[in-house]
Amino acid sequence: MPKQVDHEGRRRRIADAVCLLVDEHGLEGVTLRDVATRADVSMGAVQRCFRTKEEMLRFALAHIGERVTARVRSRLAVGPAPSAAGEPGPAPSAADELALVAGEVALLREEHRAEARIWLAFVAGAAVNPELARTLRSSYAGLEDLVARLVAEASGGTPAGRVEARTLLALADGLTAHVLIGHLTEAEAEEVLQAHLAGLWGRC
Amino acid sequence: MPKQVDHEGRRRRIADAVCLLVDEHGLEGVTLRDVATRADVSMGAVQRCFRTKEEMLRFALAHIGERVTARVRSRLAVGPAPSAAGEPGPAPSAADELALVAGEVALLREEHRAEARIWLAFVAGAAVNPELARTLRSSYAGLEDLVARLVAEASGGTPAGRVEARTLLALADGLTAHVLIGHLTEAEAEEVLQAHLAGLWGRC
DNA sequence: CTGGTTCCGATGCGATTGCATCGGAACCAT
DNA sequence: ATGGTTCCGATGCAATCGCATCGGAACCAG
Repeated sequence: MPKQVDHEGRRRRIADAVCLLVDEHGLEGVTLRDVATRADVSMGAVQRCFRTKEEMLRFALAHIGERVTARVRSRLAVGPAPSAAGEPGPAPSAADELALVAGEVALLREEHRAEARIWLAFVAGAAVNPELARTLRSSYAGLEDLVARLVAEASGGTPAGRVEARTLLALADGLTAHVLIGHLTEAEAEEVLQAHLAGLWGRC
Repeated sequence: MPKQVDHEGRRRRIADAVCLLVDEHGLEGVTLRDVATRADVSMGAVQRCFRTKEEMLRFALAHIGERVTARVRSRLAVGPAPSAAGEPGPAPSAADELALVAGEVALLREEHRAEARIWLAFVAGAAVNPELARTLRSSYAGLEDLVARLVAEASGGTPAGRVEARTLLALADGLTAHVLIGHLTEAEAEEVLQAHLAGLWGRC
């Protein structure tokens, strides 16, 4: 066997570099040369990992999509972090879990600002690029299923909570965008989100 | 006086060409040459109207922002179009007006798909370009004020309805994006929006 | 050590980009 | 007509782009 390298690992590293650049200058600010520099590899290596720039962007989108989804799920598995050690209730209520997930899907906090910018850039790109749209849809489908399940749990036994899940997801994305362009502050967006969730319980 | 031309008119024409290109290929698909071709003027004319490409994009954003805002306002002034000639109630209720405006702000219908793509592209651009963000914010401020006023009217006498207006605006933008990338169909998004509005009345 | 295979850094290429430049067309007061 | 302005189409230019190419380094079975 001849020389071998960790292709998958390298692809992820390059994807991280792509995300960095997208965060800074948007999708149009991504060039093969800059990616290679940020990933600390040569252009040749990048070209070997991805046959075309399009393919690289698609991989990067799937990459960050998985990252966000995984974080949401893990947050859910761990349970309400802000609650103290002692368990006041019988178990974390589905309502609490939903609020937690919603707060995680909406990338409002400063620490997730970069991820939010990357996400928004890819969403806009997907609007004019069917391939990116395909990749993006699968991430959204996963998130919607997750949220819908939580809504169903939280609201007793209503059918499925599809509409509520879609409302929550769209609201989260809209708020994220509005924070990014400075129309809302992080606190204002948080307030809107919490108010919506409160209204959701009031109706079930 | 030497030769004179309708500068403002030409700028608008160029802005329309920019919007056409943004709709087709996103912000990165806008080149001075293509703009000149689509606007049926020479590159020199474009360069005379706008000192730089940035300035041209900014103007185009303000242009379409005014177009959307104006349409929402005019729709409001005319009153509920779908209602028949005979006036059943005393006057179009604020609730009806709000539903109308919401349906107009969320660019869901096929006929507004292009405007939606353009809007989304600029929102994403504004996330990495402070100047575009400034321009975009003024449009959002106007829309939010309009919606907030309607919400306040519709809900009797609650303070101002800021939170509800922001919720509605963010939800509309999120739904628009989700339709554009094909995660939701136009009908599904419409359903979500109507359900949200229904819930809004139930709580006032 | 050697041969065969995989990998990649460097370089080149054609196309395209935003912008600067400038000679002359277009226009109007005189 | 004519002179003085304003305007713009054509062209040039340096920079940058994605991608193709290729000689040699890196590596392992034999």
